[in-house]
Amino acid sequence: MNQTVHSSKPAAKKAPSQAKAAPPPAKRAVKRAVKSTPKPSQQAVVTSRTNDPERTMAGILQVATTEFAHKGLAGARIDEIAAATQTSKRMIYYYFASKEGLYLAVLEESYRRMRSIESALHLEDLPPEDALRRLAAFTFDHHHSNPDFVRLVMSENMNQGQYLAQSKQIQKLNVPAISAIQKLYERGVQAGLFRSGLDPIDIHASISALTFFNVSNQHTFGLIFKRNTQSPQAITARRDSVVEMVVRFVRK
Amino acid sequence: MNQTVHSSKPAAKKAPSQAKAAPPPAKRAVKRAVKSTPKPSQQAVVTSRTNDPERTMAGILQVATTEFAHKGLAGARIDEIAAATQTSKRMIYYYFASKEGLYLAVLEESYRRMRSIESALHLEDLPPEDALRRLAAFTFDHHHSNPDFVRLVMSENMNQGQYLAQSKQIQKLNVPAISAIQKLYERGVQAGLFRSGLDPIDIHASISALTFFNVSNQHTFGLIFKRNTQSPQAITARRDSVVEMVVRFVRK
DNA sequence: TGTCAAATTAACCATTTAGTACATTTAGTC
DNA sequence: GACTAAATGTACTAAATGGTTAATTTGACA
Repeated sequence: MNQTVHSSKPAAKKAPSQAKAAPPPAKRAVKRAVKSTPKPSQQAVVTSRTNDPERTMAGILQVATTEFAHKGLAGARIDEIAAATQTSKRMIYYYFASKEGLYLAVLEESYRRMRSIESALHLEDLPPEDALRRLAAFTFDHHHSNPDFVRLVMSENMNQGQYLAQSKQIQKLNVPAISAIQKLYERGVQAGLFRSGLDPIDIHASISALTFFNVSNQHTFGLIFKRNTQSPQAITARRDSVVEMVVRFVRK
Repeated sequence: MNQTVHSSKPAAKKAPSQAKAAPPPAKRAVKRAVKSTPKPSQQAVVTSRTNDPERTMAGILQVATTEFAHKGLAGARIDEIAAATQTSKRMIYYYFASKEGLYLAVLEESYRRMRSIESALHLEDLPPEDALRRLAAFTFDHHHSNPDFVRLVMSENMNQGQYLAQSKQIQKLNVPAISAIQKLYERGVQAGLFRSGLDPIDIHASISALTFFNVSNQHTFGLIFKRNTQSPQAITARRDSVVEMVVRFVRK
């Protein structure tokens, strides 16, 4: 918000993304491990520091993900993130330049991870309706077992998407679920099982809404209706209901 | 967070609720209006203050609702709320004791308002399916035209419902939509139009999910799919889709 | 019309918080 | 083994922020 000029700022920022994708990450870390083990005898002054950018950044990102997911951008505290890290606050600013920079990096990393998990789903071999059921159930479980991701998305919507809007990276990621829906839907229509004229993105919106809400609004919903929405039974029942709803929507 | 003891704290807190519900509210305000008009001539020193607790509280609540809805509890600033009000920061603490107290009051007021709007819907005279369509469409429009309420609920879920949990008041409010669904659903089953064995609250969850998401996740969804999800056409199409989905779910 | 509690104002404060200055160490390279 | 850029730690700072102190005014009522 203030106009302070960042003077000693390195070309970080893009580093986290590259670092986590390619093979190099473990390189120096391994080297260090090999190097530090040979001298277990002279541990008198163990003040020796070990440079390990990859690990430092990864560690910060991991802690920050939890913090931002739980408290949102405004509620998160850089000091608390730093304290939970094995490094110092200085490093956060060294690699991510600002609180917002860290938040964006967390957002990007989280979206990327989710997308890569989604893409592991193979529905080509299943009959259309089975494929749709599986996709819906998978998405449901996906959201249910990744509440931090759900909370980050909620948080970003509270921010009116202003940080996601800055990331061309995330926006360029394709959404595996969409092409999956499109393919199985077309197969279903061809087979005379699904009604025609539906929009894959609209179907995706419904699946997302039904599965996302179950996690995102669990607290208020549970309080208003005095229900434990997260018990194994409740979850199973809700998933079945969601899957049924989606199938009935496309079925002829 | 700190242990400071509130010494000069009046019995406010419950005042807002009572004040806005019953007839008395306008009493003093009117009196004041009558009293101030008769002397329009001697407006030399217009430093005269006017006591109007109702108006002061209502004004604070209104401004605070917008602020909390836009920035969440952590992101909201008491100073900004005070600045946007016609009164001072001191008054916020006088009536609501703390930032959290104000937040809770906003939450309560918002829920109460929403519930009262919901209860105005009369579906008894419509055939079951028409009633269901109307309920779903109404809920959709309801969320769409009250984004601040949606955002407050999002915010409270980010807080894991810890403030809603403190309000026995809100939790005791009945949810008009539930009994409405229950009645029309039973009628539909009786008429042989709806399949039996469904849970009204589950149906409500689905309607809420589909309509809430459309507002709550509009920003991230729009960015990921490069779609304007809020254009009149998009909204109409989405509403139709949601209504159709709900109806197909209960229909035999 | 004097009294007093309720309502309101303005200035002030302690703490938290994002961010930085500066010194130091590590490790790859010539 | 000297050189240097990258990486890291410590201590500090300015501004923002929730909350308070103390004094003043209003208006209902005896």
